[in-house]
Amino acid sequence: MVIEPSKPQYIQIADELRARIDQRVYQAGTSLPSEQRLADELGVSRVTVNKALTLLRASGDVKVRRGAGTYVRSLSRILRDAKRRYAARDHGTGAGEVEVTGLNLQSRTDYREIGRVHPPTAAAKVLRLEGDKDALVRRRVLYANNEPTQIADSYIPWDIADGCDALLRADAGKGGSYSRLAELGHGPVRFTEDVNVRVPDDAEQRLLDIEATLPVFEIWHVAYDAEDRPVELCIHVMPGHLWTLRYDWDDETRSGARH
Amino acid sequence: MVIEPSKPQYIQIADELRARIDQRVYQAGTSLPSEQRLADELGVSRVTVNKALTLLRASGDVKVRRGAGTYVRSLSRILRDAKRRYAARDHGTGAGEVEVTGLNLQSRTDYREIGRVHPPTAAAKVLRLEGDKDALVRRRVLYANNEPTQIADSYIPWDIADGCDALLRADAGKGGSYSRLAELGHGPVRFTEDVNVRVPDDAEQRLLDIEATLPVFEIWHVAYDAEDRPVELCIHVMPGHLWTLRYDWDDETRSGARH
DNA sequence: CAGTGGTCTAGACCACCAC
DNA sequence: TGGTGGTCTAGACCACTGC
Repeated sequence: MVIEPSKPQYIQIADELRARIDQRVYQAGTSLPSEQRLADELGVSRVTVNKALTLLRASGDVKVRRGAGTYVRSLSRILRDAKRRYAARDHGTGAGEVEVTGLNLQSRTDYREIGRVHPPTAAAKVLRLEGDKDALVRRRVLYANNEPTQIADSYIPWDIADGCDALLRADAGKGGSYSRLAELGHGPVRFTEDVNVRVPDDAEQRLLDIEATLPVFEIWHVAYDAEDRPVELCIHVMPGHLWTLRYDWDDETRSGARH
Repeated sequence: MVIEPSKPQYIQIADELRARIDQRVYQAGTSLPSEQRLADELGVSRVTVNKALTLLRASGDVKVRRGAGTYVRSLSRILRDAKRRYAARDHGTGAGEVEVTGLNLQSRTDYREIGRVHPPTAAAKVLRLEGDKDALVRRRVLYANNEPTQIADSYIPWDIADGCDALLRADAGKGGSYSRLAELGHGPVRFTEDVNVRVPDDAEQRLLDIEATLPVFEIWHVAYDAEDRPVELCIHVMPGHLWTLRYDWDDETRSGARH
């Protein structure tokens, strides 16, 4: 590796390490040499190596196991096709596990909380909950091969969910919660999603087992019923390096469009 | 500010600085105290303050002007509504400047390159260009109030674009390039977008005036004509903290769907 | 217990900015 | 020319891992 003075050393080192990962010098799932070894090999201080690794961690290329070493991630992104995932609900489980099981990965869902809550202001606004109206919340974390892939917190206006026991159970039954909403006369017919990127907060870092600099998608998924009333808001928080989001739509310029 | 031993100091400092920004102690557009001043005030070394600021930079809360100081960003996200931006093309300019002009921001587009090229492999694959077929490329950078907001590189199969002079000019004429494609018999009727997040490479950092740790959206927007042939691929690279992406669609489970 | 990464420091030199 | 952030170092102590 040639060190040129124009670029910061830690960036050159990051580039070099990325190249070695691409060339399988360091293979997926295995550990890199320790920071001290790399520092000795490259003739820099350990702090500089650490700073280079900070970049690789922010891009999701490596992951640190504390006390054990720095490991190469095996990162193949999961495709999340917005239309298909909800269309697939008639085939079995809810939308939550569609992508993962399709990739022959082992899927698991942990329910953190199911119950009646006073929703956050922004969520209440989206659901058009006036005053102090409550919502049913379903908080869960989804895993693929025991790696957390997303947090999904779902809110349903309480006056809609009220009386439907299935929605209070982890397994909401065949077709998932949307099928229950349909039975309650509020079947979703239209969806919107707002997508943002940001850094995770403390709780998200813990739940998703990621670091502060690894960006996450935050998706606000809203389902509307035939009367155009919002009947569910699901907030997804997903490590950005794990996912590709796909959307598709037809041109509405020529036909009569809603807008 | 209380320092508790359990959390790293640089994280506590980052939290404190974020709080001060939220409370307008440091106002948008103004500079923070220098790293040395903050270090003295908080009783830590300058390196520790610098590390805290690294976090604020990665989340887009502050921006460094080298030699001058660290400034609070005035960050209000721009809404990019996928359907509307393309539907709006009949009203005037192309889709590129829809969101920005709608916010009363001054919009500007710099064309970096317009010409015939051999497209990158992945782009050629999306456009189904066999062998060594060329494409027309239109590379541009868009600005709002002189701040770069996105890179947009558009590829059109050369055999479609061939002979249309307007597509070789910066101003592709009324309705933008999609109207030209329509005149050529390849008007787009369907779109797909694949959305990824990643860290920017060197060139993107320069063009967008952002740092290595600030994540970007990469959107592959593909337009299909009535025969379902891909007629344009536009690759957008956009600083993640500047944008909210919006998509909406109708449920297709009950009606006869394409899928 | 040895090895790993996490953090922090004091001091240093540099390029860049504004005056 | 003085102040700013960018970078780098050597050394230190810590918590955690795995043997």
